[in-house]
Amino acid sequence: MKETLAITKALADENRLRIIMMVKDNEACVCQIVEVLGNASSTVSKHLSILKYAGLVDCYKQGRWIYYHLPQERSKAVSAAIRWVVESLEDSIVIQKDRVKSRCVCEQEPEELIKIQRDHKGDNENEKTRNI
Amino acid sequence: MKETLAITKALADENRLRIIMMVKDNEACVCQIVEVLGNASSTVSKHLSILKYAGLVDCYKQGRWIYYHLPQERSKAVSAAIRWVVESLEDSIVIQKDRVKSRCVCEQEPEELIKIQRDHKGDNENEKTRNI
DNA sequence: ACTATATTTCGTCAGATGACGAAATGAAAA
DNA sequence: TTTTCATTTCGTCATCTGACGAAATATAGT
Repeated sequence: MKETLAITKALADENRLRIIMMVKDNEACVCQIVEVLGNASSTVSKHLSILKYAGLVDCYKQGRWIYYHLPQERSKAVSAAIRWVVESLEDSIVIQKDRVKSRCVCEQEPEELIKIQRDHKGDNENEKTRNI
Repeated sequence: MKETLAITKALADENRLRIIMMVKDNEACVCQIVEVLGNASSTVSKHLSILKYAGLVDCYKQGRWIYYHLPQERSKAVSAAIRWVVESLEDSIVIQKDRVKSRCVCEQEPEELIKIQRDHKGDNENEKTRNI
């Protein structure tokens, strides 16, 4: 029950579902996820820790960046949960938009992205769809 | 996304998972569910409405009682979610205990059960495993 | 129609959750 | 070794959630 609940609670948030869909094909570092979701990095970090606790993502460090991806080793419950999420959200509008943005964001090396994020500090806070 | 989130939010609570596991093989009326979970009937009613909103249960009225069961018609997302929950919790201790209690509770007609619940009013509130 | 009663709705409260910015951490670069 | 900086942790706040009992609703049997 404990594992099952950890998984369902981790999945019960739109931002976390978006993260799963974002890293399912290509790993992404935190700053890339921050850019796509449009939340503060502290917020994204917390979401990632919840997903990781549930076993739904894993990460490794490379240089200054931490890359998140779906775990190689997955319990039966986790595999099935991930499969369910992916099938359920494949055609979601939100996810499609994220994919567009994600392609754009992940083309750039984190190094470049971070520079751009710095430049945008002070932009209108409500501007979620800023061009990069 | 809306449907997916409704489902994951509905599943992100232990009592609601227990309800799904309880009604998956045999329908149950509210008072039977109340007896097994040990919550107030208003609380259980709220849980049932959340499950119903997500399409995870359905109900019909018979006599004075409302019976809840898994829905006949299920969206792809709902079918897969229910399958996932059942597989994940089949061997859970909590669920096994519920099954024992459930067999005991559901042997009785709701009419009898309600009488017994009345008799137990005023029992120790913390006594969750009372004999019936 | 009236009464009894199974379930839901309402109002309220305590605790959980998600958001942010500031400060801490710790690994790489200088 | 010191500095830089990507990420996490901490502290705070507003909102959401789950719990309960009381009141409302609706149905069955008299």
